[in-house]
Amino acid sequence: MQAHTAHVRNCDRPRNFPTAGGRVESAPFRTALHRSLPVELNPQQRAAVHHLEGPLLVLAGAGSGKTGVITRKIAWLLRECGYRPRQVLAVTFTNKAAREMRERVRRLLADRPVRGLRIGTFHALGLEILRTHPQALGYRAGFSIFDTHDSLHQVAEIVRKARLHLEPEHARWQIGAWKNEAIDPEAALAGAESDREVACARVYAAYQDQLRAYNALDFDDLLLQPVRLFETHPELLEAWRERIRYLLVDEYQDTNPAQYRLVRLLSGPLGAFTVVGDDDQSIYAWRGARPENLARLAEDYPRLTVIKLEQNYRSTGIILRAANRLIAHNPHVFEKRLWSRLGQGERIRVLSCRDPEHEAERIVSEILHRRFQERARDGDFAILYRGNHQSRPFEQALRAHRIPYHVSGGTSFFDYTEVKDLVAYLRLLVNEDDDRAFLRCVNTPRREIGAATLEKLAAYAGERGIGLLAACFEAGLAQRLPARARHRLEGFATWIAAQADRARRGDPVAVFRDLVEEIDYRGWLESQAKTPEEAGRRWENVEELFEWMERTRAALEGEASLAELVARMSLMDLLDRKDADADGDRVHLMTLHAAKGLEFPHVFIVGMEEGLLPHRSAIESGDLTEERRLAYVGITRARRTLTFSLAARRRVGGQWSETEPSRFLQELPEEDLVWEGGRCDARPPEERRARGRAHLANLKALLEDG
DNA sequence: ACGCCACCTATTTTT
DNA sequence: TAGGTGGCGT
Repeated sequence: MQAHTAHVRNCDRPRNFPTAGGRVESAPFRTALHRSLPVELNPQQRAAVHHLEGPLLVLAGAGSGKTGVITRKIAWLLRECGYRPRQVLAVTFTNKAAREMRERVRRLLADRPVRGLRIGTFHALGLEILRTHPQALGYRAGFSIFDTHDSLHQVAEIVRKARLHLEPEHARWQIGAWKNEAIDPEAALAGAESDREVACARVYAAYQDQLRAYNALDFDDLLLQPVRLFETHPELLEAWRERIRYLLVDEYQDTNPAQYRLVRLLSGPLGAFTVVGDDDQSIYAWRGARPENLARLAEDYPRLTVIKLEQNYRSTGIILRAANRLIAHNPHVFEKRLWSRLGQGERIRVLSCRDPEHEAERIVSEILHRRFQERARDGDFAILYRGNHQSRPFEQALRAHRIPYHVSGGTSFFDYTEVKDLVAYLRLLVNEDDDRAFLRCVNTPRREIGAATLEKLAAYAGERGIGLLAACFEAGLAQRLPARARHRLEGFATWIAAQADRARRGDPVAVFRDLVEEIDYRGWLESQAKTPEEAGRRWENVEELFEWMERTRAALEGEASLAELVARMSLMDLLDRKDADADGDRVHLMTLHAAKGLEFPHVFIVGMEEGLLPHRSAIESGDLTEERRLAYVGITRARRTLTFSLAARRRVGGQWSETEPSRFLQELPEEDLVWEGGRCDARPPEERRARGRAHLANLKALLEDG
């Protein structure tokens, strides 16, 4: 035990880098924000930062300091190579990653301005491209962005009207898959191989027409349309290439074909880019990511340089050995082997438990124990699982022991009804053709405009080829509708138009606040909510929306038209509050997917059972590689200790069933694992027999003694 | 327009 | 088992 502790201390030392204030930081939660690379880069990192001749692929293993390489490279380009901030573009997948990257670059370049430096998500980039030339593809300024719900609703309506035998979800999924591959409706129809695909392709075409009519784009369009734009307007592409002299892409293994094409287009034939990725951490193939884009790069750019970062600055030797051994079971294009100087560390424990409740209980007592013995903070622990439903017993156990925790994921801010309601108003103010927004606003709060009225309005608008809002003003509507209904519609439309006008002239945020006041949205919330608390909670979200708008307007420095604000809003750059929760000193509960990019001193990977990890559907499909990578991602999150757990039985759809230990446990180095079964026999058979023999020997010895 | 009941289905999720 | 949804009835 003593020796172990000493080891652990040793391991820890190189990780405590002095921060600006000379303070020593320990146990940081998020790599990117709190830790910087050691002052000295290792030779591979340095080579990656300094390489400018032609395209570069950095294969960055987990914990190898890849974000540090990207941020330092940006700093290098600006400081030493004469690039202006506007000429450098860094692309990430999430807003969070973009924020962290910008923050780190800002710190590296504390002495010089970074204004104009482009760091953002693929979607934000697509939005910017489209907003600078909306007319080139037939959009008008102020176009709306449909979120997943709008989009599904739209598809469902098309399916319903066409009386197709098609699940809207499936159609929406298929359309998304086509868009990810940059396949347009005509190509989709041409390539359709089944009746179902033909039907989907038809829906796809109708859906695109519909979006066009609404002057709206969905999330996938933000990637697909820029590709189309550049492929059909070489002069615009040329202008963008002129502006962007260097391109950096993070998490390259997560790119889909549309993103790949966008990168190729923007970076030009010479390939002035650095992409960073790790094929072993590709866990999003199920939503269109193509890890093979890494290998493809070498074919498309014969001059490609590949640099591997294999030194890990995060985990102990035993943890890395486990990770390496596991992932070696996957086929590889690029061989990669992580190593570290952080010492061996503790062995990996495997807790086999009776059932999920027992599993939770044992892990929580483990946390209590470590917290006490090593004075670990709650925030040092992470419990990682395959599916969100697994969190429940852990939440219960943690609550029972009064341990603070935070569950990542769950409802997005933009899924709250109150947020959707008000965003609909904003969208309508900016884009009068957004019929979805119109339909949402028109009766929220109630304006006594009934379904029949709206039906007739829609029919009329359809005939005239105009939006619902515009149709409200038409004299021709008088013949179709009773005067009262028409007056209500016209009153609403006039009012909306007036608000839109005010927003264009004056302070958009103030106009919006007034609007919310005028419709007495707060009163509406109170009347809708079951309890006053609920109304209060919802109103808080509304205030948060206000605050976000204020902040963003301030950040945009006078350039903030309502249209600008609304466009950015749909890309949700607003995570501040959620992160405040996550940053607190709490045990982290999250899915393995959500854990990517994070690290924790103590990691528990729970539910290590066949059917869960690897997931049943993966077993059925016969391809376990992505599940293995998921386990790999989980393992490589751990800095000091790693613990697996499994339950001998689990409810699968209300029915208890016996489980088998995950095959992944068997793929780990046996000598580094400590099985702790207790009374539960869910260990691999060899071990069970060995234990049995030992037990027998013990008994014999006792008998002989007696 | 709302509420209740019955039925169905259980991965991962960002923008 | 539980939660979510869709349809039907009031």
